[in-house]
Amino acid sequence: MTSLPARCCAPIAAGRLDDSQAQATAEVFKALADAHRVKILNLLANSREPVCVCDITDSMELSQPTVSFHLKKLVSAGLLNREERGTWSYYSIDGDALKDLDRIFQTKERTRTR
Amino acid sequence: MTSLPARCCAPIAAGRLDDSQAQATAEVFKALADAHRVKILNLLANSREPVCVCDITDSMELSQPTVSFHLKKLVSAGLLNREERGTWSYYSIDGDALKDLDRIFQTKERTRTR
DNA sequence: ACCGTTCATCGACGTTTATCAATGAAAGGA
DNA sequence: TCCTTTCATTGATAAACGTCGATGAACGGT
Repeated sequence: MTSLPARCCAPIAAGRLDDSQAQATAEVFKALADAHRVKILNLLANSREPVCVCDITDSMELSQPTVSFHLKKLVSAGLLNREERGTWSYYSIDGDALKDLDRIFQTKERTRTR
Repeated sequence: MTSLPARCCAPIAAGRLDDSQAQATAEVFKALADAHRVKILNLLANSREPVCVCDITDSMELSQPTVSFHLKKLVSAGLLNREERGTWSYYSIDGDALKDLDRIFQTKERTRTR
């Protein structure tokens, strides 16, 4: 495991990945490898509007610093976007990232429409 | 995070998950949250035949116990199948698991054809 | 100019993880 | 019956991770 960064989400089942692709893929999965982060992603994936940290915190049984910690991981992985409005921070799903991810488990024999 | 086990792979963007679904989803991502395991999965997803531990080990820069450790995690997550042949163990992708996973990032507005 | 709210970061802590060398179990020859 | 090969498990260790309370920065209202 030596190579340098690659972009995420080459399909796993449609040809061999090199080390750097495997690494990039693992980074994204690491961001999702926690039930609290899955909940956050799910919350934001199902909300039309961006959501502030306070509301995310209210919806989880975690302290605010811990929520911020998880949010940071999700942003770093490219899954969320962060937007400041005055004292507030609003977070939202990155739709493009989601679209990329939606290709990752595709198998060779499969196609997709609209 | 209190609830009991659920089965994996409810779509993240098509409605809210309860705690146990989020937990189940995170478990699968945990199994994928390591570059070596992504490589193993990729190797097996692209090989027609099951592959023995020795050949998997040869293809990676890891000791055999460490490879077995990773294989165990992937089997526990339901992503791989294990099959014994004499002294050998052969591993292969679980096609159904892969199919389930392929739905996890689907968005509401999307359909799929073969 | 003050105060309250919102949020990120820091420091500390306990837990989980990845790794290897050593060991052990089971099968297949010679 | 012994030796070799294959693989899983164990024990040890270092690194990464999730969590919280405390702190501090920035904004907005009074």
